Amino acid sequence: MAKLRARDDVSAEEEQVLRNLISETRDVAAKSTLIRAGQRITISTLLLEGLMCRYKDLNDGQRQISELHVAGDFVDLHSFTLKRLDHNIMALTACKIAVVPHERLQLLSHDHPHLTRLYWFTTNMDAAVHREWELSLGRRSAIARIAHLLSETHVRLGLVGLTNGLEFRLPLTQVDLAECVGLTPVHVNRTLKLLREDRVADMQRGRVRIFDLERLHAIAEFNPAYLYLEKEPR
Amino acid sequence: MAKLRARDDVSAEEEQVLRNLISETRDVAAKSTLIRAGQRITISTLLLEGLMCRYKDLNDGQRQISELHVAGDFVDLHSFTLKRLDHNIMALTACKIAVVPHERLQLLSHDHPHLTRLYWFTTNMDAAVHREWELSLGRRSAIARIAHLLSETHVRLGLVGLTNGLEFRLPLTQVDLAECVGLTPVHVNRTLKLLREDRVADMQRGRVRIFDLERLHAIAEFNPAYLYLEKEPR
DNA sequence: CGGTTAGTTGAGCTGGATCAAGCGTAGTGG
DNA sequence: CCACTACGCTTGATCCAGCTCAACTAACCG
Repeated sequence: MAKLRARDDVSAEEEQVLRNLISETRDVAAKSTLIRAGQRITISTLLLEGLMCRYKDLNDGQRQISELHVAGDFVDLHSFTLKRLDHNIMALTACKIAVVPHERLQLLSHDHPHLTRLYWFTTNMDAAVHREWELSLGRRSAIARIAHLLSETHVRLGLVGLTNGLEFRLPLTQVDLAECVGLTPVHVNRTLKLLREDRVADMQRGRVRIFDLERLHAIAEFNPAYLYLEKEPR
Repeated sequence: MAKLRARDDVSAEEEQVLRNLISETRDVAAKSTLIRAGQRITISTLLLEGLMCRYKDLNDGQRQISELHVAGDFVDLHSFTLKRLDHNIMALTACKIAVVPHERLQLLSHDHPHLTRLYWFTTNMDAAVHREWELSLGRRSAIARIAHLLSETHVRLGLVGLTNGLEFRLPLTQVDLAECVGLTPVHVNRTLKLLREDRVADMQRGRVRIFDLERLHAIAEFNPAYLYLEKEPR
């Protein structure tokens, strides 16, 4: 909700409408796959607590995570229009989620064009993240990819109050991280070591500490414009 | 239009509404950048003829194309909700486009929830393509990336009647292709040679010929589900 | 305190990058 | 009609970022 308000004005009445979309909340176990590609879905999932991801895989088991989701993210709002997803959704940690039935979104899209556009906007932001990751995967070096991921999560977690200055929890294993940035776990390990030794940033046991934000952003060529942090006149 | 009808029912009246969105048509020169990242936009662009792409670049000039667009694609419908794009849009060939002012989309989103959902759906499909490309860039080998790109464009061009069986025009240079698949032009050249020598597919002077579709798809691990070709009950 | 999962490090390898030269062909203008 | 140029494609030689394989260590957990 805070996430939406950061980008556009939401009236008190609208806020109530959004709250009423939720039919129930649920707990999800760590490392469990919540939604599988191809299955027909009639609800969407709002992430309240924990870390989730979208991923696709190849026949040999190689996996590519296409986006990370943090508290406040609508993990699969796009399933409302797509009906089936082209990717899996997995909880990386234990999570708390809110369930939003598609019928309620259907009603929303009928009666609340402004909120519909706002939700449309959030799915377009996901696409913007995908594009930035395509740039990372296609063109950035290993160290830049990891620096970029840390920069992005730093901003996104900061938006929902989950950072403490330059420190934050990011409970990813090095294997998970490797699946985000298209590298092997071994190389991720060596690259993290580089960042640590250069006193740029450190990631240990699910905790990130940034020592030099400016240098981190420079290594990543991080430009947060794709995260659409500012409110636009509409 | 045919593209939409392939995925959902559009009434004759709705079709008229969509036609009226267009304010004008225009020609765009090959190799010209139509929209630059960050600029505020008040129109969206429907591609009528030609080939366009979305791309982002790094400071050293390295470029990553994040999606190709063919006739019938709404190239930057997402700018309606985003207001500024996070990427550039370039015409790869001479193109014909239709201009849709955002004010008209605003009215549409107010009066036509069904069509709004349909347009929302198309931007979600773009995101699905981005995710599949992330998988390619992160995990597929060079030959699989190229085989995948050929498989995808074969289907997408086929949808709008721009293929002739296993042959189609795809006026990309090897440099363009390299920027799609995150490789160097030299390596793209060698990989195309492999595909040609293995009698899988051939790409020369902007013309693709597939010799063995099954093998092409197998190399790519191509699964067209992410292109949402079937109409879903809604 | 034993087992299991995550992280670390070394040695050697390889897919794709880099650098560089040459080729084919479509314009272009004299 | 033919040089000249420019652009895209091709090929060879060499290099290196990141991969693979394998062994070891640290932390956590019941």
